[in-house]
Amino acid sequence: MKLNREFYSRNTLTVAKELLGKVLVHNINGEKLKGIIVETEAYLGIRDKAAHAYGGRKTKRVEAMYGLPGTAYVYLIYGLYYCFNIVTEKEGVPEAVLIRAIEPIEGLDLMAKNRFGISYDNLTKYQKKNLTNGPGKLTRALNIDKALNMIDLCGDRLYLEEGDNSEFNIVETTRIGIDYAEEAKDFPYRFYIQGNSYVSKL
DNA sequence: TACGGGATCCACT
DNA sequence: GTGGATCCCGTAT
Repeated sequence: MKLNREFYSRNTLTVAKELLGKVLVHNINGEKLKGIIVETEAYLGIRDKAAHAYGGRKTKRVEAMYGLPGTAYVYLIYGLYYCFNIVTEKEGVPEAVLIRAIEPIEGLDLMAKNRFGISYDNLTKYQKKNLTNGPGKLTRALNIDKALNMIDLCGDRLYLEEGDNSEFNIVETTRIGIDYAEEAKDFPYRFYIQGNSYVSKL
């Protein structure tokens, strides 16, 4: 079952936690790439120095963050990689959840080709483990780029669906790669599924 | 297994 | 002109 607008239209930290265990789906002309979300980070807009919309910045890049809950915010990082975020809260409130890692479950061959140019069976053990265990890696594997920025996740191209509801423990810790963010770098806004081998960093 | 540096681009100042 | 919500590879243990 597809997650609806109500799901995204809530407190950002709540959504970040509840996204764990849900399934991210990219439908490419009928071929579906799917992965279970195992790691997320919340970015609390105006009050969060680590967020692109800190202090109410409203530039062209961050425009998606001000859109409807359930909008995709995709941006280029370090000139090479894309990061995929899900906009939360009410329209006009620039908060979002960064998807940091997924566990691949469908379309593995295409993911392997997108990442390494070879079929899944030919991947080394190391490459399998590193298929989608980081924000830049999962966007490359799922073929998510800036063409999908601003897309509505309540549509049929890129969306989230319910997982299998299996039990797991959530680990709460600090975010990664935001040393410049002063006091905000210590906020416990990163969440991951305890014991999952696709988490990017323990 | 752990660290250090290079790759490479565009939004922002 | 600057630098980043990252990844990969080489080097060293």
